[in-house]
Amino acid sequence: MKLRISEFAQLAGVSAKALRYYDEIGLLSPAAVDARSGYRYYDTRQLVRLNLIVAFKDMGLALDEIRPLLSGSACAQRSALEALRGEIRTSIQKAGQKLRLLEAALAGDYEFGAVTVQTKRRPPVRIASVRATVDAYEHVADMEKELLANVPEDCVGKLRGVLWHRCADSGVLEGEPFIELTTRLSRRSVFDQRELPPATLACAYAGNTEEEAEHAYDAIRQWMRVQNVQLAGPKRELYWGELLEIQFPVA
Amino acid sequence: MKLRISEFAQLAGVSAKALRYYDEIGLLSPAAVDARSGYRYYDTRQLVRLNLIVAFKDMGLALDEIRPLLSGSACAQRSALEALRGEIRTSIQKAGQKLRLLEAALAGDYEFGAVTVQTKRRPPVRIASVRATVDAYEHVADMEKELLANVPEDCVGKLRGVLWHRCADSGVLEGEPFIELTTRLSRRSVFDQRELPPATLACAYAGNTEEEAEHAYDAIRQWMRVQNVQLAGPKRELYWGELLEIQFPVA
DNA sequence: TTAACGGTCACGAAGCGTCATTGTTA
DNA sequence: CTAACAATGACGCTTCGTGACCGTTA
Repeated sequence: MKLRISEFAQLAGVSAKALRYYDEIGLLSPAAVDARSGYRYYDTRQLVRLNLIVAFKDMGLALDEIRPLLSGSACAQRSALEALRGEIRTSIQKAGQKLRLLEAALAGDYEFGAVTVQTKRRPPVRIASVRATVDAYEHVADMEKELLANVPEDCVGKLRGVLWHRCADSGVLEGEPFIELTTRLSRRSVFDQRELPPATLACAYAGNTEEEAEHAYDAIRQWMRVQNVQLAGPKRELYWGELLEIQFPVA
Repeated sequence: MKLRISEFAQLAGVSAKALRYYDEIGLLSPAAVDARSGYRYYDTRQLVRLNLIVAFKDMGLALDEIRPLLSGSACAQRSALEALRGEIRTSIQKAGQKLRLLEAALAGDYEFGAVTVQTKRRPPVRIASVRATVDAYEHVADMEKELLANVPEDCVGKLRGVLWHRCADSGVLEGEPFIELTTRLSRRSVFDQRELPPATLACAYAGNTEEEAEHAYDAIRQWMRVQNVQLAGPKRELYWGELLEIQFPVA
């Protein structure tokens, strides 16, 4: 039974434009085309194919992926659908993660700007550093100054900060101020030369007040709880001028 | 602290292209632009804003939706995120539905072509019909012929089929063959004139063998179980030449 | 003749990725 | 001087929706 394009479209529940597009990309060609007028005529039996196309599309397949399936064996279709099932499952997982993150963010009552946490991958960086156990934060500042004074200016990069091997809540304060080196220095000095290992880091930002830094720390800890990841190495504090970036290496 | 575009991009974990795009759409402009070279220079403090942008984007917001949020109050941000939470929840629901459908399709062992079920919305249609309780399918075919013979040819549309008010599994077979009318007929005859009510229909196709029709019926029933919807009216069988379309009205 | 359809362009959308070409910086 | 980096601009991707403009059919 022959139908014009919009009749056929209505029956199948798609638009005539979509049908023209399917024709154009060779997914579903009309049963007949009037040579003079160019009118497309469809056969009702094509509803089966179109229905299958729409079903596959609704399940999340791209049109390009559907084409080979239509001519493929039932077995090929089955395995494609199984793959799709896997994708949908993981997408549900990820959406669940996002949801938990969102709920965690809504549960907190800080400014969102300070509280947003992100993961980043960081390459290894050559650094100069001094590591020591101290009993007050101010000592760390002194160590930083000493470090800066001992490294030739033309060798320092933009990265600088502190690695915290142990922090106040463990009863001991062990820090390691560092600055990036752009060239290898041969002579030994008061500082060590080593590589900051590559890592995946959960990061948040803070201004230069204690309070903001505390909020950022809280935010990252909460994020790690929600994501269920573990700390994997010394925490990092990076100085970006006025801005403090706090990074927790995670597994 | 000033950074060039790719340094800034690396720090934030986005691409330089993305930054240029954000500049272009006014989402994040560099702190300074060299008037002569056009070079963009970013300030590390802008990491906070960029981080927030990325976080919102990762949560599924469009860039256009993010812009007003950045300058909005914490309260506005909160309510936007709550709305987003709702969307994510429903998207998870829908993905779960799709998953169950997919699994149902995989569990069956028919050809997918015959087994795919779709819902469609159908407008009301004026029909001529005869309704009767019969004890064999063949009688329905007779009724159809009689109906066709009694309606003037120039008034019939393309739609024709049977409404099943009760079918074999209820012990009684009550059918109502019908054909679409394109014009209102004044004279009364052996047939009734009425409107097929508008409906939402779960549909599948079959060839003209009993077996295929049975498969299609099974597929729709399975679909309704998975979707957890109820039958809402007489089932419809539509004749499209060689093709049989089976429709279950659903709530 | 008119109204309802059909045809073919062409543009738009979201968020950049990917060249190609040319200028800048260290 | 050269290598790395930056800028602009154009096109691409995906799946059609939305006209514009013009021919066909009943």
